[in-house]
Amino acid sequence: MFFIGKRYIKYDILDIGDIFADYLLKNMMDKIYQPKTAEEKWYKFWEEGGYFKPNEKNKKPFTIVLPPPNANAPLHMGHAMYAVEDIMIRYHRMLGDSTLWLPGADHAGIETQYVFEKQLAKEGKGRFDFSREQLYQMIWDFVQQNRSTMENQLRRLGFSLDWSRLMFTLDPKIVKIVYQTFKKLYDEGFIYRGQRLVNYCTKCGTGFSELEVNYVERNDPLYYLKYGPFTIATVRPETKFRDTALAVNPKDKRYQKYLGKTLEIPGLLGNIKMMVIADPEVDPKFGTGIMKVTPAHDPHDFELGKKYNLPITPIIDFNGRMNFSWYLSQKKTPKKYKQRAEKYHGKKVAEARKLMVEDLKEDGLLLKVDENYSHRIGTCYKTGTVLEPLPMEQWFMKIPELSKTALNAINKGKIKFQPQRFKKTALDWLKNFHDWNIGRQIVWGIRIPAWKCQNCQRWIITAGEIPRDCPNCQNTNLVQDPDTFDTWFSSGQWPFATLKSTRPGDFEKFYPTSVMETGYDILPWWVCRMIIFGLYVTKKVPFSTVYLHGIVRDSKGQKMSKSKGNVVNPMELVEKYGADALRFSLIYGTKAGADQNLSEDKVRAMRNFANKLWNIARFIELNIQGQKIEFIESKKKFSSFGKETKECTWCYETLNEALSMAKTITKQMEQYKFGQAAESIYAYTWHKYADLRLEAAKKMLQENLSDTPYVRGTLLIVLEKILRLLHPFMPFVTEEIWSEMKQYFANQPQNPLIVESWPK
RNA sequence: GAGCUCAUAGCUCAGCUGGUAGAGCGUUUCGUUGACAUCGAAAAGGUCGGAGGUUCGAGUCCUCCUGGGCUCACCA
Repeated sequence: MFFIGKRYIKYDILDIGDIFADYLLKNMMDKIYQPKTAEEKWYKFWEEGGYFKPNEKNKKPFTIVLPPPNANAPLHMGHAMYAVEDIMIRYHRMLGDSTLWLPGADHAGIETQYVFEKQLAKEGKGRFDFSREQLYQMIWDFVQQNRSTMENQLRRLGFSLDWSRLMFTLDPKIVKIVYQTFKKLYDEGFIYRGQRLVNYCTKCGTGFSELEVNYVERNDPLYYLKYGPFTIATVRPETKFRDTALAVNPKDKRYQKYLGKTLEIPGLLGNIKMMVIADPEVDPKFGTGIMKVTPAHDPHDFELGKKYNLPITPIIDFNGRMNFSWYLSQKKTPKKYKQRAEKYHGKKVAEARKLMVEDLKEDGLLLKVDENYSHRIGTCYKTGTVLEPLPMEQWFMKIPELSKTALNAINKGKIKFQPQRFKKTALDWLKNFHDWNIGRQIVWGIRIPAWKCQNCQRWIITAGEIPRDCPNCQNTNLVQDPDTFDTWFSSGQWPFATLKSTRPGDFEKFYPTSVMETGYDILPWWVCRMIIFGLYVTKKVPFSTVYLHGIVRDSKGQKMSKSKGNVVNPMELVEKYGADALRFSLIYGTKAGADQNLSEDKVRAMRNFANKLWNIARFIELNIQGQKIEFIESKKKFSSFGKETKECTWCYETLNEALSMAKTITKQMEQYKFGQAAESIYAYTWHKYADLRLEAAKKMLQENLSDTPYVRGTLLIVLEKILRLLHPFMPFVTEEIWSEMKQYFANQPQNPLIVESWPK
């Protein structure tokens, strides 16, 4: 019997003789741990036994919603980092919380359609070879395949996800909630139609996302033009007819006298009136320090135009042709200019540019041409056509007012960040979060529930139902917006959308969730939006802690990418070394928010650790020799016993060491220092328990003194502690050893380790 | 240009609220007939990027510098 602090530990040795010895001979543990068979067996056991489901008897919830992996590709190493979540989940399950880890998959709109179209391209086909419905169905099938691969991979990593609550962003229930949110936002005035520049391919007839833009370095002539009293440089003289302003840096002394004035600038079609505005974003050192502003055809100018309320006046149409109708419809235009306008009208951009350059020369407005100007230009990844930034009508969500509540919640500490520095990042993003363009010109996604009345041109917004007629004019000719929601619009609602859809009562019990754990790279895109949506729809923060992990790079510190060919498939490492080893190597010695380089050496080292643990258990098994250990551990005080009652100093010290280790690790778990906790348990198990304690025990057992039963008992009890402490990190090997060892406990509950209690 | 971040043993990285440095891999030497060679024992190897400052005391806090990385914006 031992006193350690306020607790006392007592154990007796029961000799059960020959029966057990026989059993032992037949069932000796293998010399080397075989992860593959054990992992398959235990995952099946846990899943089929319902151990991943929250325990209904327990009241205190602990919830994590898995960041839904994109359903367009197998898992990559970043997904294996979700091991952090499994560690938290298993830890809390052992603490006795009602623990839910909710799995899901994201349809990942643009990205998935992009990946799919790349595949189509290999077969020589493209998105325009199919109808909207066909394309959608094809992507759907493609995604279903990927989903099942991905879900099985999550299983192989040992993630204790409650598969009975699996969700997909395109599940009808989720879609319905997304629609309801959109309707609510619209009704409350947070949704409006606005113009936005879209990278438009005039050949394909569609807009492209940033992802799809193929930037190429190209040489184009840079034209220096006489521009009233100034000189400006441009590669796109064809757009200057619709320049609306000139911008200079407010500190630029050269142009102070023009600020705020409206100048008459002679151009190819006569004088253009133009205001001179000051904007700090203009670089006075670039070129002449003057920038012409063409809001309709340049993304940067477009932003400036919005900032200063400049008119957006396109001169290029969606067919990529010049459109001068605005000029031709004017009366009283000089004949010369009118002829010019007629000449340009309807011409393609490149052709029109040539004509204009000639006319500029004629008018003496062309000062010089720099033929060696190199710049980056966006082209269509499919046809190579130069993309035109063109203004299109889009749905926008008003952000500033909504992000204020998010800022408040964070400032009040309702959401905490691990590591803390990301609090500042989140606040900065929320402060600068402009209105959000929530529509995308793709078919793969949730189609926006907006219909335009072809008679009165008004929009009708519903929560998903197809409207019969226009409430305004009763016309029945309604056309639905072809656009779909930005992926983040649906995934931003993920925490409450899922819990409201899984089963009745889930939302009430598990929302707000406990921790949101994800890569820091999607903090602004996803985490901030979830906070905004969560507060808007549920009036509660969606999670109370945000834990952000770093990016997993290759062994040389390079980002893994397919083009570099340095992608390490997590499943290959699982196959080779076991899921436990991979998980542990991703956690061991790392910290939140820091990138890490993953080397196979490290995974191998952790595989060795699992094997070491296995052999510790094997050693103990060999030495127990047909005995059962009965032990009672209690926190009760027994005042009549003093420290002097300890029979065996070695036993006392060994136990004491183990208990203080458990305390250290518990503390580290509570502080989200999983990397340190992993190091602690590794160092303790191998270099203290095995190298020192076990080696000493080996000698004591050989000498066979009167203490030996207690030595055996101590070894077993400490192993039992280690298994519990290590289980969240290495669930498979610990469960396997547990199943081997628990037979030696005479009075131990026969639960699988996954639902055993955490040692304190 | 702005924000963040890193610089610790040959390599990859830990090091919590400040008290004279740790792990894995690698290297060297020795060791194996019953827990484990996916092992054990031992060793070599660091003025903790540089310069100041706060302190009795700094890898750990502050300032500046140097050199990487990431994110965002932008390149008219």
